[in-house]
Amino acid sequence: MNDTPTLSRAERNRLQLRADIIQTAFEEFSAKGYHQTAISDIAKRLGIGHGTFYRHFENKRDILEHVINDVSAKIINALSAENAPTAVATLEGYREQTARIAKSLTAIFAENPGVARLILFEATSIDEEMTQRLLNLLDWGGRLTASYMENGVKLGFFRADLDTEATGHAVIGMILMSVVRFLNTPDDREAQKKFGDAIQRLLVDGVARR
Amino acid sequence: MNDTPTLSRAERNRLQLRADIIQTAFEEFSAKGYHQTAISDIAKRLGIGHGTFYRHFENKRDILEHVINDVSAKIINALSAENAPTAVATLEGYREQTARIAKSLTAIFAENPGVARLILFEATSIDEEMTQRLLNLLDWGGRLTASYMENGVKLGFFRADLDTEATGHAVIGMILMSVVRFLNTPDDREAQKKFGDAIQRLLVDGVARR
Amino acid sequence: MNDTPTLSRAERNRLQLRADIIQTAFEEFSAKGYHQTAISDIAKRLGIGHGTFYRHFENKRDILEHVINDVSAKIINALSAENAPTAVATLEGYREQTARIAKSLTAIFAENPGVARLILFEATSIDEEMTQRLLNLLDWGGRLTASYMENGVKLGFFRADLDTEATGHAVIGMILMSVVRFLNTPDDREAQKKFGDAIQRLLVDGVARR
Amino acid sequence: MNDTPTLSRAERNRLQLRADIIQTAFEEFSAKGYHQTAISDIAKRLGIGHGTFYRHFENKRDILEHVINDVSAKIINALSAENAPTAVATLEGYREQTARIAKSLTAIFAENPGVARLILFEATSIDEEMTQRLLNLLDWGGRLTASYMENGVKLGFFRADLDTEATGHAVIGMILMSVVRFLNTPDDREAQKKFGDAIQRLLVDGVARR
DNA sequence: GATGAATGAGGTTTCATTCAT
DNA sequence: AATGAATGAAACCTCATTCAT
Repeated sequence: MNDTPTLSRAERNRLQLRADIIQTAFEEFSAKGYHQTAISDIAKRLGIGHGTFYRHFENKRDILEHVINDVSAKIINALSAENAPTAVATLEGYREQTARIAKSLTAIFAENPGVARLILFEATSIDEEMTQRLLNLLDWGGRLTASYMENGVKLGFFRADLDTEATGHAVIGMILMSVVRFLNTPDDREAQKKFGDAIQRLLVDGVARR
Repeated sequence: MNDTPTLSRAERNRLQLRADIIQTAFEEFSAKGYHQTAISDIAKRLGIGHGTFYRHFENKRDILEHVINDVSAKIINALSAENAPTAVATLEGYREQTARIAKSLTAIFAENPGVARLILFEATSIDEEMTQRLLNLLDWGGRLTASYMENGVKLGFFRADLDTEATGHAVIGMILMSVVRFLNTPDDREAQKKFGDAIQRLLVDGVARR
Repeated sequence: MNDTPTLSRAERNRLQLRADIIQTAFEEFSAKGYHQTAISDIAKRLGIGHGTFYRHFENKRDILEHVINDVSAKIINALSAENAPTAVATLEGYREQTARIAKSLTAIFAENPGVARLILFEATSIDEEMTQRLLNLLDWGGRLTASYMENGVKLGFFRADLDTEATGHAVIGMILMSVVRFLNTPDDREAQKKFGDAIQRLLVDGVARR
Repeated sequence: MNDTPTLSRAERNRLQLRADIIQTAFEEFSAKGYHQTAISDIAKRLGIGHGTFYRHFENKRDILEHVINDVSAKIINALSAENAPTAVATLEGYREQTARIAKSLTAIFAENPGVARLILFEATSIDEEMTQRLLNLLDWGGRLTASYMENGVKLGFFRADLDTEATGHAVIGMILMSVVRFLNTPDDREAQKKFGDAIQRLLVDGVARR
């Protein structure tokens, strides 16, 4: 009945504070940027002493690591949770799946612009390892998309000579551009829809007159 | 017979040093990142006193501005120099133009990975204004691409209902993904070509089986 | 039984250090001058890291402000504490009062030459605001003296047509000259006494033969 | 017929520039303060290279030395030129002399507030030697005043037991206070006159009712 | 003789991290 | 376990002075 029966109150508090620190750090980093955020800023906002921070995280780089992990996990979960590439068998199912994925992404990026800002704008300015993390995430997204397309090819939705890997990554590129483009105008749903439609149309028909 | 007849030797030295500082700053910023680079690092690499730096540039932000301007100008020039959107009238000409542009971009990004690293990875972590500069550049690229497509629609190469603006930006997204993807493997020309071909094919035909 | 019951030990230490910094800054500023004193000089003399300084004061200007406030307060207290202008009713009382005030001033300036050096020699070289602070202090002194004289006029000790305001300020001028004159010979009590007597005599009788 | 017959044109130019530098340095120092004035500020205002400065003066301290000397000389000249202490023999002459001296001082201080600002506000914040220079000047003024009074005693204008030395210095103190008081309101002639009259009256009659 | 480019000592300030309480 | 005072490395920037041209 109780999933965490062995956690003492102190332990629960501790975990809660840890989560709070990560959340606040995420907000500060994505709002002001990693370099412009001081540990004491985070502590102040939480109403804790900034020494306390170091009881939960090694150093400033460490908290960024956790924040990025958290955010990455959210994205990965959203995209892979119930959306196995092989889970659909009909064209209609494929379309629904695509719509569902697009909705998940929207939920993450549009509803929380900080996620994009942090991942895309900040992560790359820390160090090589962090940059690699982003590149890996992008690569993962590209490969995931590619596997969906692979499925589409197998099922005959897509042309047989489709370079699924490259195209998968290209799709991620278009999605990212959409994310970046509407960072500052998250409420312009119409423009976002137009952009989404254009991508969809490009995928299906290309640009050439037929 | 003399291209720079009015420049004294001192003046030439001055301009040369200025250019050297910008070049070195560019290298340091793109290699280690803006925040990880100290003015004294730049000076040391040039073998000048760090006070000398401040005779040529107001402050650290100022040199970044110049570096970014320099790099932006290179990109803008490469893409707009001889490639007026209306300059082609046949499908063949359009293809050649596309190839030419792709080559220019390759020359800039592939041959000099620092350019991408600086513009894409560093610029966004400085401040709002710098981020906006990048967004503006992306926007400019998207609109330029869109205008090429507009021409294609007019000339009947492309379908009449093409959302040129959104598609133009989407293309920039794919190009950027290509740039980012091959940052660490600039010599894998084959993979790059495959990616380029996939984009080209996607544009022309889409992914759907016909 | 306990004068400071609510002050924790940490708080007391903090206040003590703050006071120590002000004191040391005062000594350095008055000995070497504000511009010739580095924050690190103050920290070094206190045996603290110079970063510690910035935990207690905003910046260099801030500590000067506190030092000047401290010193000003000492002067103002010494002169106004128990010496209300209207407190005396007889000529004898007036003389005693004058002697008491002179003694207070002596205690401050003669026993601690730094006070004069800082207020008179340094304050004016910082900025307009600091200069104004000194001028205000002088003005306050002049008006205080004037109010004593006003009382003397009312009680009939002084001539009815006395320009109390101007004369009050003139008296401050003479006192300051005394302070400045004996800065370097604080032990020559005799000369100081002669100077004080001359002022006193000048006030009472003027210089003219009668 | 020609006082400086041997000066070549170059030599005259040189001397002129020297004088210009001193004048400009004076203006900058008295307006912004010694520490807030850069050598390059002075050079810029004169339209010369700042390296040129060092052909005429050893260093920054040196130019201050010359500026102070210049200003001191002006004051000394104004006060001692035609005003020998023994030059008057009647009370009326003494009064005229006093008025003449007061006028000279007014000409210097009131018409050129920078002189006072530099001598009184800046000189003391440089170093011990410069402070001593001001003290010496004050001392000289006090002794000069004292010698005038000595003469007055001899001639019987002043009471025989007058402490001329102390009183002379006290008078300088009152004059300085007048100078300082009206630095910011140089146009309030009426208040200045009132102050001058009060000093005069204090000297002649003291404050006591008779 | 004039110039101004170059220099680097010197100063201020920030902030990640440590550690005694 | 939490705190926040203390630390000092590290960064930015200024400007008096030198010196090659």
